[in-house]
Amino acid sequence: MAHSTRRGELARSYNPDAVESHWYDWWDAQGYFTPRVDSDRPPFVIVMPPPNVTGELHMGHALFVTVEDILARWHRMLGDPTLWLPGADHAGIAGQWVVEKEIAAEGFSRHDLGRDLFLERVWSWMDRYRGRIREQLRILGASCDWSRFTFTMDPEPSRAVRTAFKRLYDRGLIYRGERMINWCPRCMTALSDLEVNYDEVHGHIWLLRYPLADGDGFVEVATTRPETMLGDTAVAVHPGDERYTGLIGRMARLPLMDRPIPIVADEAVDPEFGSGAVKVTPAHDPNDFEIAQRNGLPSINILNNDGTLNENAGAFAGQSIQEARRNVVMQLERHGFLVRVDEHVHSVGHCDRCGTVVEPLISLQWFADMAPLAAPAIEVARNGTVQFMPERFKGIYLHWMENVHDWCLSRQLWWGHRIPVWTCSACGEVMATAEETLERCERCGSTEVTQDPDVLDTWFSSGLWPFSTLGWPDDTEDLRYFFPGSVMETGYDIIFLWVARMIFMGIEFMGEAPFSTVYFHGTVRDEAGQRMSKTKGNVLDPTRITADYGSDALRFTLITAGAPGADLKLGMQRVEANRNFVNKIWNATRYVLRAIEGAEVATDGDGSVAAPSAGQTLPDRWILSRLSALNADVTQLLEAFQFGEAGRRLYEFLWSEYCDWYIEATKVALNSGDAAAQAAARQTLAYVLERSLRLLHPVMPYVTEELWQHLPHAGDSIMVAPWPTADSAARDERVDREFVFLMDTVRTIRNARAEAGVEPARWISAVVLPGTHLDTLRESEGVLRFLARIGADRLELRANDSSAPQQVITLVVDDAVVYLPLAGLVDLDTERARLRGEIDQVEEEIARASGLLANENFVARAPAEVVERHRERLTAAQERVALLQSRLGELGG
RNA sequence: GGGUGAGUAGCUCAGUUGGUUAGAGCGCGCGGUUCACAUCCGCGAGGUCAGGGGUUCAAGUCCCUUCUCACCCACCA
Repeated sequence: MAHSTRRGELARSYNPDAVESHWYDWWDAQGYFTPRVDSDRPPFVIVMPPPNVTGELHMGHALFVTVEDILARWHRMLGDPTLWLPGADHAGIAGQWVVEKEIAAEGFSRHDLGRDLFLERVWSWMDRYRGRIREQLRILGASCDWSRFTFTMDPEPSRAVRTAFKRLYDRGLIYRGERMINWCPRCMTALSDLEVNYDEVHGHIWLLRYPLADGDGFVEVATTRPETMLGDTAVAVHPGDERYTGLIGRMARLPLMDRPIPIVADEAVDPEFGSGAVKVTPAHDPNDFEIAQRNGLPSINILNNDGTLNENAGAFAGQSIQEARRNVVMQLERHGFLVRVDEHVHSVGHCDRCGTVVEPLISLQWFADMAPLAAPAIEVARNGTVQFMPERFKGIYLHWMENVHDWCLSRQLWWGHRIPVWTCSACGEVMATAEETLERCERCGSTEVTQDPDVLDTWFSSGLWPFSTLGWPDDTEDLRYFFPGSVMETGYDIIFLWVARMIFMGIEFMGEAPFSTVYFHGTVRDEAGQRMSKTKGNVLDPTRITADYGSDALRFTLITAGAPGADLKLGMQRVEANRNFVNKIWNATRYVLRAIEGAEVATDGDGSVAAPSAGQTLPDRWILSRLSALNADVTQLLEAFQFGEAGRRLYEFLWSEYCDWYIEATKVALNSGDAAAQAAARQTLAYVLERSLRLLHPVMPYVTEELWQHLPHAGDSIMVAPWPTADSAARDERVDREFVFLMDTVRTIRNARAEAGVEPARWISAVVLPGTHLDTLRESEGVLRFLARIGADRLELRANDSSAPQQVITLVVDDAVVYLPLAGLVDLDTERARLRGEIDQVEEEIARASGLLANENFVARAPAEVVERHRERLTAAQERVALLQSRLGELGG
């Protein structure tokens, strides 16, 4: 498909629908998303955080797509072989959960189906949604390499998971043990610490009285969970607590269970809290578990996996925790063991996925030994091998890593990577393997081997993602070339769950961190600052917004609405404003196309619009100078990950400088009879627009491509056009200054016209004493007249010494004076008052500047250029005030 | 209990390394059918940068402190 300059008129306004899908399909078909391996050039690599295959894309996805796509497109234009690797995640518990809900609606449970049938259901669900994720990423414009799309449950990443497990197991870094873990009674699985959310709840604290077994008296203990007393195996006090020294070593009698339990001493008890004595339930409290270990206490598990009480709970067996709590309290009260109940606020853990209250309990699970894995992962953050953006997240990461606990890896689920551990029932050998199945025991050869029924935490495979997607454990070309990656871009909410795991897994298996920079984006919230959630019903669907306003407008909004690492509130009025910006660029292009229609536009050897070489007027030179500054700024901002600032800078340039001033100014040159000026204006219009579109392309891929195709250009697509380099020769401070003078003059006259109530359409006269701006005013007289609406032959440039006319408004711009003879509209008193107001303002400025300059310290210590700037400012202000005052004098003020 | 972020115009937010007179969008007021754009154009009003103290020639920006809000971490019986 050849794409030379597109012909035909552009519509009067931008319609994203007509443009977006066309270009995306074409880019994809052209193969632009797939990088070419070039051993002479280091690649730029981003591995996409794989969206969960559990539902629709939300705004968080739209945000990460925007940021990563900006980086990918920018680097591609820089000429870096750019790989942005997409994927999808099977999402462990969340994945199983959605399918369980689906079959529950049909009246089944997963157990009714059995493991194999259930997994078939999950797979068909996944296949259905996988395509949807792809579709939505495409709508957002994601320029990722679909040929490398990977799903975490695909055979290759699955083999990587088994391999990683086996290697860690063989190194002794994975072990199985009975430990206190978090148990979700609804999901019926163990959870890692990170999958538990603690929420403050208003509950109660019960003060109980346990009688001493060997004599009179009681010991009082406080608890927020009275039902756990059924599993108590001791009472603990602080060894230094004088109130209890006599009790240590004696026995208490556990109420309701009628069980003797020892009173032990342990440092972990806070004598200040409650009664200073603690009931010890080793099986259901992490603290108590440790106390029990130190004191050799037994532990009694009173819970079934579904959260009901088991036979160890005696009469309460079979009851739910809530029922048991009521009944236990009732019984305790009836028998006089309840001292009192107080209101109490404490935090309770809930399952991250289903919200059920999590039960701490002892269970046989697989764990990763974190200490050896964490040490080098701490080092790469400390020594800067991995950079954090914004940097404050480094501290958060380090704090977690330095205090990390062993990681509970096993989940009692069916959906996920099955733990590759097999047990021989003949000889009892336990073996890990990287193979999918194990036929016979490695020790005795028996075929009586069975695989562990559990699956791995979904984040285990996520930790391997930066290299499992590139072919690891095989030594592939992709792995050699694209690893380690460049930037990891993700949300700060998964810094521990994911980022930390990728870092230590990368170091463990690849010998180095899997990326050199990790950039965090914030959470997208609704207009009220609330987290978006389905239950709140405040979710803004990115595809809806895209359909209504276009992907470009949404993308631009997402990056300019916030700052790196900061949450952002998404308001529709902002999206609309940015849709208007897209439309503005669209119409600017319409103007340019009309201007160059039928005329020659010079191109470089490669076919792209050439910079103008002759005949430039002041506005031409000014916009070229501004473009050069823009180019340098945008490049620097992207390098610093300041995407929002880059976007705002482009907005400001295109709308306020290019459209509001430059395009308006070209209307004068284009309507003049000066062929050279016309040619320069056309050339400059096209050149600046074409370069700006390239600078804008990473942020707004669609509209920039569409418009670029209408302009003379080199190459097939803007997405593979080179990133422009700033033409430093075009920078001209004198030109900038003179054009600013021109703008100030226009603004000042417009302001005076508006204040005096001059009809906008009316052409007026002006007399100008040019001060030092004679050349500028001579050259740009036409521009000044056009923009300030001064009639032909009604602008008079006069020598500075001429006396002021009567019945005029006097304006001072820099060292120039403008008289507007507005017969009938000028009131002498009003004019005097206006001049006095001006003088007051300028005098304030003089006071500030001269104050600064009178300060010896300032003059001595501030940089010379700052001092110089203030000197100039003072001089200019003094001139202004002199001019204003003399005029006021003439008016008898 | 520790930690982080935020507090800037009526609203929503920018302001990366301290450097002229603090910006934008929306909203508001006044005025506009000029042949790119009413999804627009022109002009304007509006801020003690949460409070207090400090460092500095210079502070929205750095330090200390207080208040308010949000979030994170922690084995708060």
